[in-house]
Amino acid sequence: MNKRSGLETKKCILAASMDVFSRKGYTASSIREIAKAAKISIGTVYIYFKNKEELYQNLIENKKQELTEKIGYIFLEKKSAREALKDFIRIHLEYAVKHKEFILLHIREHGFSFGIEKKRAFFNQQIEIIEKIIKKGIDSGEFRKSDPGNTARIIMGTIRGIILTIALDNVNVRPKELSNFILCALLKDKQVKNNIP
Amino acid sequence: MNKRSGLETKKCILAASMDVFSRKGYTASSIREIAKAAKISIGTVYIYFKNKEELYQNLIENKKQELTEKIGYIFLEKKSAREALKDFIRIHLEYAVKHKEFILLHIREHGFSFGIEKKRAFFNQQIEIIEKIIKKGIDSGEFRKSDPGNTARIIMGTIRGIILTIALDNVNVRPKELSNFILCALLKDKQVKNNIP
DNA sequence: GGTTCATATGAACAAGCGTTCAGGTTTAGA
DNA sequence: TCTAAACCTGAACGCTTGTTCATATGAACC
Repeated sequence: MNKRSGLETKKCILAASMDVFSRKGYTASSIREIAKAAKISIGTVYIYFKNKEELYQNLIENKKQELTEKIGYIFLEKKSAREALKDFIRIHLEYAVKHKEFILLHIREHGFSFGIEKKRAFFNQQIEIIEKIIKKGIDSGEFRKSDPGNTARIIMGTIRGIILTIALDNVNVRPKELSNFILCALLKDKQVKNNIP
Repeated sequence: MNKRSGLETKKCILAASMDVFSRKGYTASSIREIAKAAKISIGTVYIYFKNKEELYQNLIENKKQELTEKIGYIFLEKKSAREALKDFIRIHLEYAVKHKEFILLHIREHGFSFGIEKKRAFFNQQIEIIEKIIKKGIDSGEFRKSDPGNTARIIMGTIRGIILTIALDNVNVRPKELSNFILCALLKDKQVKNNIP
């Protein structure tokens, strides 16, 4: 037995379970494997987490908070709609690249019995942010007229799809490429550099 | 025991397993539950399928063939790049609406140990089709200049994201809305109706 | 030394899993 | 009515799972 501080062990378990969960998905991951990856015994996991579900929820909640906070800053600074949308896309994509594991964990168990409502709420919250940006852009004359709700839904869908591509296929899509593409569709005039990299 | 023809029973098992697999994912689905849903006994499943994995593979392969065939027709008819892309998007979205279960089945176990290479190949094949359409559009002067590969990847990512939204959140995105949005980004002039529904 | 307490262990348990197979039931033709 | 083939059954097997708990260990105090 290699004795550590409680906090250290807890972090170890969280890191190990992120690794195992995102490689195998929730159901196919066993506490035994997580314990092995964290180099502790099975029983120790249950000292720090009530059960498998609580461990999983803990993981999801921790990481989501990070992203939500970053997105929140977009509205603290006064920017053009165009810049705000660029930032929004950049933050989401950078986050996806940095936390591929977490994205995989989400995808693999989306639709799973627990946590799904929270995930949906987060998604809708993001759509609302985009909707606000689009409304602002239309009002200021930057963006062409459209139904902000529909357009926001499509843009968030697009971001989700690209994030999926990044996480699953390990392809790197630069935020700028995606921004350019989306801005081409939104801007009144073609004030955007060509998509050529 | 309600005796049926062998073929009928096999179809029953396939339908039931599609239901269970797409609701629960591969690992969390049990043969017992599939058998129950098909109203047969456990043993009968093993008469028609060697094991759980073969049953899953069978499901995937059957449905994918359908979609691939439909997409193939796009190039048999001579159309403008614009019309071809519209059709491409429409077919994918209609397919997603009609086969939500199948999409869920894919997503839930994407990254799973088996079948993943086939899925990736299909995705890349779709990207190539879009790339061809875009090249054609640029050559004919319909589309603005861009890097066809990058743009195709973004468009396919977009479609994937919207399909995800349709399947997971039960939201209906009309193909026309998505086509309009994407065409806005591609067309040289703004020859597209506003995104207003 | 002894005591205390947070930390860690892993055998044990019940439940569920995929899979098998000896045996049952139904259908169809003679 | 009998027979053969086709079809179906579910108890049983070996294995893995999440979870528990009596026990052991290490460090920090007196």
